[in-house]
Amino acid sequence: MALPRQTSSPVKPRVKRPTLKDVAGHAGVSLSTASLVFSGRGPVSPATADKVRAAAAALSYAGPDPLASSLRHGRAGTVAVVVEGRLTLAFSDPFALSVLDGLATELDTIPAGLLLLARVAGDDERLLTQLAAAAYDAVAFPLCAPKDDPAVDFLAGRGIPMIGAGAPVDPRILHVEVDERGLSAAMARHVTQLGHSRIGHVTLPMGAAAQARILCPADLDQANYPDARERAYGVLDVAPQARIVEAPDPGVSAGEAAARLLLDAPPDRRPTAIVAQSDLLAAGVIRAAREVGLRVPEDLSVTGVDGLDLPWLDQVLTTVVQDGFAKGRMLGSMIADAMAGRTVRPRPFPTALRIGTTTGPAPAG
Amino acid sequence: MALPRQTSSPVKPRVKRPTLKDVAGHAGVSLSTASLVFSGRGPVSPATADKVRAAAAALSYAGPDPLASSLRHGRAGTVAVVVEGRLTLAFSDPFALSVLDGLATELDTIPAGLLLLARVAGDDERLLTQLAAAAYDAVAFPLCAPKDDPAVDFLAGRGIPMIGAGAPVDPRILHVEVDERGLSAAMARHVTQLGHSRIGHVTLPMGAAAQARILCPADLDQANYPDARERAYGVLDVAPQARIVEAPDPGVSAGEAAARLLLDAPPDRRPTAIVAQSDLLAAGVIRAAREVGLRVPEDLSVTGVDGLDLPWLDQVLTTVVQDGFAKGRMLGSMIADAMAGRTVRPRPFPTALRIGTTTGPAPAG
DNA sequence: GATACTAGTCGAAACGATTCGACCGACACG
DNA sequence: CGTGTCGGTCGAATCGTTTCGACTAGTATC
Repeated sequence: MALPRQTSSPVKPRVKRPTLKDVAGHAGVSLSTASLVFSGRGPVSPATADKVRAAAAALSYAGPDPLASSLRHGRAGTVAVVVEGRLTLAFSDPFALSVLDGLATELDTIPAGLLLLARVAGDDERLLTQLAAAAYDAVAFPLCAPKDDPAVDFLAGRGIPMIGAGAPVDPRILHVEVDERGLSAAMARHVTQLGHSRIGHVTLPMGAAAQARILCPADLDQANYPDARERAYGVLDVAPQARIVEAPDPGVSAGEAAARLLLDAPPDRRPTAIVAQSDLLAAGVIRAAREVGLRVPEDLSVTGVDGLDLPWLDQVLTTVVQDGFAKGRMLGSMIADAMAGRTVRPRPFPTALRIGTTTGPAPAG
Repeated sequence: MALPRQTSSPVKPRVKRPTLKDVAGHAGVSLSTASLVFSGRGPVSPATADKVRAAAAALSYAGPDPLASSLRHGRAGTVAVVVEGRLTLAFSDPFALSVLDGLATELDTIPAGLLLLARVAGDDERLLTQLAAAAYDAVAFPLCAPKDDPAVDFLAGRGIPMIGAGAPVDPRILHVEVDERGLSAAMARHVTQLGHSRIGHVTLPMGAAAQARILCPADLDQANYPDARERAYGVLDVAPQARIVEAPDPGVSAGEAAARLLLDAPPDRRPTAIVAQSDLLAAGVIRAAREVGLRVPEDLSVTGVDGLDLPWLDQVLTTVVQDGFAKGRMLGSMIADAMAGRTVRPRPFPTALRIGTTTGPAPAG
């Protein structure tokens, strides 16, 4: 006799754990009373409470099943955090890490767990599957909210609140608002005021480019990541002639490779100032400059964004300082508000210019 | 008339979303058939399937509720990952990040989400609360399994499989086994063979020390983190006279501070070789050496562990190379096995010695 | 001593899905 | 024409909690 149907999988059913019902039975009380003991909600006499706790201990019952509990409550107790690309890359930037840290800190007080999801450019399907399979009460896009992502439609359909940081991109995502365009323009203005006119700009990744590449202004419209786009626009606002290069990832070497595209030019066409979209990229720019024998800031001025503490850099970057930890906390508290059903409105996030030792007057000539 | 009881919280009940039942009703089929359409499990005629999908679209039903689905299936679809300390610190080490990345990659294939939990030394309660509240099918201790943690008892009671990396610490945690003691001994042997006899050792944090401090061998017994302890033992196996200093965190500056405790000594008592427990710490040691005017490796040999790519270091570290990504993947596949009910046995993880430019013969005299 | 109230307990109805077994008609076969 | 098989559908039970309303006894109030 053949098997009626291939049984779905050879999964050994996890050994049966005791349930609240077992505990209640063992303690001689009703299921509901036992529940009250664990949730600590209703009035229970000390005597029964002890009985129930004793029964739990006897059966080694470790507390209510979070899944069942969540189903009943209608909240998962978890917040999904979507990061861009491979984890290694996404968090190689200490700034990203500090935002995540702030977010985690704030979520701790709700309390809510932190579900990490990666969004790899070009593979929308994967994120969507993960979003459909997992349980969470809200979603954070802590680094950069994506443009035209089907995930956003999906989440909106589910009624899940979404909180992002940076340049607003979709009305359904609430934002910790940073004036990306403005801060970038401020950096560009700083170097033009120092007399620079040949200006280069190194952007964060805008899509899924595998290597550094030169962009023309028209390319910016198709950028997937609004923050990178806005910062580029900011530079163009002040220096329309700026040459733009996109880094393939947020790492130092990517910045170096991108900078080389700008610096591999005859001296009279080479930029005398490079505005980078992050401190890590700026560090790469400085490395590239040294390799081709340029001094910073005498021959080349370099600026970043973030205000990282980079002890291995023997200079102080001119940069736009933003407190990543505070940004993460702000994200977290907006999520808390959304989860509590309070109305949340976008909040501005402050940044400050810091003049360091990597910018100086444009070289004569 | 007074309120009977303070209502628990002013939570506006999330707007009612359609359920599978609504969809079934709208499509004129039974609940079970509708379920079959979404799970794709049973035989359903194309016509009915279309009807159901149309109804779903009409009601903007975004698929089965993951919580309910998980409850029924008995699996959360999530793996908890416990990291040590603040996220910023835990992942400031690229090695930790690559392990996490490998783990995430492997979990993707199960598929399972990744629930990030922080374990701050000294606050067991917090982790325990989080573990009790969240739903997950397994727990990974990717960096270092803790010693005597109540969380381990709790999880064992729940019957949750636990997978760790590094030195085994509790029989209930399955391990990706690394011969921590052996690799550390190998490094110590390397420098002794080069003629060094005054050897210093910089360890990763063993507890919740706020700053770098000198340890005596007896202190090691109380170490919270077995990996750090085993590595220290490994050094002592070869060089019992080694002076040991504990870094307060895994960062470069911590290594620097720790090294200073060793190097602030008269030249004839100063170590001529420092074995550090990680590359990041070793980088700190090198920084400290430069500050006090010592050349590496002429005056001081330095070794690390991990085999990181540190482009900002202008030397090649002598170190023990381990592939963090592969380690993470191994963790992930063991977790997959455990979740599938297959028996999992500990697996050894290979490491390899790499001789770089930071070690050399002991200085004469 | 009747009435109102409270603390403590319990039964039953959700929460939103999955899945097993039963059922029904259509079709093939001897 | 009866029997067996199978594709397609459905009802009902189940997963493990939480919580609402009802019920009982005991105490306080007049």
